[in-house]
Amino acid sequence: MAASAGGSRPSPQLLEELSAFFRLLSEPARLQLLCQLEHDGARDVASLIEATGFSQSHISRQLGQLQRAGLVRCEREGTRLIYEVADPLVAELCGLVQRRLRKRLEEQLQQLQTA
Amino acid sequence: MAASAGGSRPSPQLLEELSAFFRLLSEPARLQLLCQLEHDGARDVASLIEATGFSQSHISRQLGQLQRAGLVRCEREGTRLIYEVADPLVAELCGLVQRRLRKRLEEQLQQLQTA
DNA sequence: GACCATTATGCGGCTATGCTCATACAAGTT
DNA sequence: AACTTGTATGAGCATAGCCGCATAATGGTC
Repeated sequence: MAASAGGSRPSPQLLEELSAFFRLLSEPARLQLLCQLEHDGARDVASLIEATGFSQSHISRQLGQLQRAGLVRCEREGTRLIYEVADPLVAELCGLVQRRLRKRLEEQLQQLQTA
Repeated sequence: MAASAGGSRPSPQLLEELSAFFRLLSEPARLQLLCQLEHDGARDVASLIEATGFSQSHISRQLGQLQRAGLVRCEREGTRLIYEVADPLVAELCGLVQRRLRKRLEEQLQQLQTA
């Protein structure tokens, strides 16, 4: 079972876009920025620099990527930019993956106890 | 609103594991293999080579990564190995992301029509 | 064991990208 | 306009990872 029940095989272009999206989340720095924003709601760049320890240019680049992907948006406040999460999807995905990681570890644990 | 409603900020280690997981999906080749298996149910390596056009060594490496992550499992059949998807999570994630990509394009389209 | 078929792996080239430094750009203040 | 603050960006280095070639390891057959 579950053999021919699989979903449609995505086109090359969709495959490229899907992987590009996941690539955004594949970098700890970007994921950390996203989670920080998710946690704090909205932060200016200075506080992100302080919270993460990354350089200003690095953060600017990463936020730029996230913004172009629509995962983050910003608005000016004086000379500063206030960033915030623009899409709840990332949190949802992280939750799903986290649960899966936990379940997998629990299974491995049981394997050891049983054996 | 939604300011302080964000989830817990993940630990550095969890961040690393999450990003490592997403990195697995960030490579078109791996994602293609996964989708192919998802679509066909279970295939041996030879048919994957034919379906994707990748070299044998490349496919072997990618499947190895996916297997170590528990996304794929295999069983022997003679000298051949039959691979199949071991976790429905990937398909779920791809579905979520795909819907999100589509919605985003629709929004951009409306922006153009309105403006 | 010798031989064949299938899969895994060491090695090396190549590309992509993270990351920093320096610098340009933007917005505000006086 | 000059100056200050805050952000983006070009250039360059270093590293990570894809990918193929050749080869080793594994499993089956005789």
